[in-house]
Amino acid sequence: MQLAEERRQSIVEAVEREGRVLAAELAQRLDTSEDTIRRDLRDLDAAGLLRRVHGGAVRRMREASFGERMESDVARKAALAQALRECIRPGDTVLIDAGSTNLAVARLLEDGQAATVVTNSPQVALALGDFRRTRIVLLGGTYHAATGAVLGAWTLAELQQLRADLCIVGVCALDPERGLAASDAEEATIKAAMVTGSTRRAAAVLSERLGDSAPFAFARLAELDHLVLEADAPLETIARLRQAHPNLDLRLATKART
Amino acid sequence: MQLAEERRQSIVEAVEREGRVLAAELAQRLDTSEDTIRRDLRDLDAAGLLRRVHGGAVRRMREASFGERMESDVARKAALAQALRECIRPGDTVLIDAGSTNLAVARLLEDGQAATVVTNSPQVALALGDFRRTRIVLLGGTYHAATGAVLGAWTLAELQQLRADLCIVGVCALDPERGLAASDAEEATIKAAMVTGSTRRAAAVLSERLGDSAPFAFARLAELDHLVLEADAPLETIARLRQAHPNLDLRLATKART
DNA sequence: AGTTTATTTGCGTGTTTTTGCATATTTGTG
DNA sequence: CACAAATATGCAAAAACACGCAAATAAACT
Repeated sequence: MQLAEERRQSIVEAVEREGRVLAAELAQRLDTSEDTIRRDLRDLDAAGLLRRVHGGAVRRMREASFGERMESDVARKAALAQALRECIRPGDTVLIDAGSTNLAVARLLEDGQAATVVTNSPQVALALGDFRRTRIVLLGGTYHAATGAVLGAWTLAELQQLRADLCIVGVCALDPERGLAASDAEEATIKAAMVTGSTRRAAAVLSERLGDSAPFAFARLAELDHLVLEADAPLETIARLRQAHPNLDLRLATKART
Repeated sequence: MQLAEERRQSIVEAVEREGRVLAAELAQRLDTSEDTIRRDLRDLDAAGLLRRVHGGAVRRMREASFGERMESDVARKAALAQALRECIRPGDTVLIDAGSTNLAVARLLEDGQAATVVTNSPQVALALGDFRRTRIVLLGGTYHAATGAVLGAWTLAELQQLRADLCIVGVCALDPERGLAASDAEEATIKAAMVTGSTRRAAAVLSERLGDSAPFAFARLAELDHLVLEADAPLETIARLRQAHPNLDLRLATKART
């Protein structure tokens, strides 16, 4: 007998090692039913650890590029990004804000997973550059190198013409009382417009930014539909958020594996 | 035993490797019926991974991606870029079109050399990202990976609000009679708006594009103020241009050293 | 311990996908 | 036009799959 988590790990290893696995074969090798294997495969696919196909699963080709490892906290941000990615529904028009976590989302995205991606980050647009089934729309405005985003009147005007299904907004600080905040006024204006113009709103917050506060608030917590926190987020904070916002889809990012 | 997805992957690989495949041969090689192969080919064609033809499939000539084109002729493009850069006057608002040559201009640009740079190329914006004395404005629109530019209605609308001192436009082909042309209609529309909205206009043309012709013209030669050609451009063409457009500032790029 | 609650698992049932075959239609070629 | 190869279409069988449900297991709590 073995733990469910062990089994899942074995599956991932097998996929990595052999490139492909068959559901029926796995069931026999791990001494369990095919149903269980299928459930595992479904979860692991959603977690981005493999790609499910009819009959089994194959390796997801998309090795982390060299430059990616150089950035800070890639693993943590990738974990958050993975959870954010799961908020996207097929056919969605997704508005992706600038920021390193959101850039990680873009790198995890698959061609066709969203109908359209609108972004104010040139980096995000370039990361999705070779997509053929997803339309990439870049907002115009003044490019701000510090945040890697375009800002300003044009950006705002374009956002006001836009109605996105899902908005993935970057947050500099999350204060349970004041809500989401940014450290720059221009930035906050753009983020506010993003939140206002979207049907669903998602955000991910690194643990160190949880209690933090930033000068320019742009949205209340109640306006948020999906919130992704790290697995090591303070339990007390999680509980408080759950209680105050029962309708909020609060997720914990799966712990980054070494 | 084989996974369906693997089979499809094999087909794509075979097409990429050999340029063309025959349905009957694939059926034998992959040990399945021709019907299945045809169904696969139909799906893969719909997915844009190959082009189906009677008897099998051939490689889809995907327009050389922007990154690939970047790699080629760096030295020659850098020489052109150097000459283009010299057209910029201090305090200018410069409109830089997308394209690998123009990206080279951006890379050569110094902080403060222009007051503002407006571009429809995310790559150009990123190349100038750390500038503090030059304002970087990115145009909005749909991102087109093949050309590395944003295009569309938003882009056009923004360009029409803009008045630049200098426009550095990319040209796909230069025909002495028809003028400057692009190979894509959307692209040509944007380039036309760029030319119209600028006080001075500059362009650089690689020698092999000199006699060439492209379907969508966007400007006449008389509208051009600066034209940069390569040092090895045909003397006859140079003479003809000098005669027909005496006011045109025609420059030859200094020969690239190997 | 005992109890409750939540999660996981296996199984039956119905549905979807895949595949090969038979048949009709289209396409390319002389 | 004729003829063969290639392709499309409908159909049925098998495999893979999803869903609901109840038993089993694990976790949380008193």
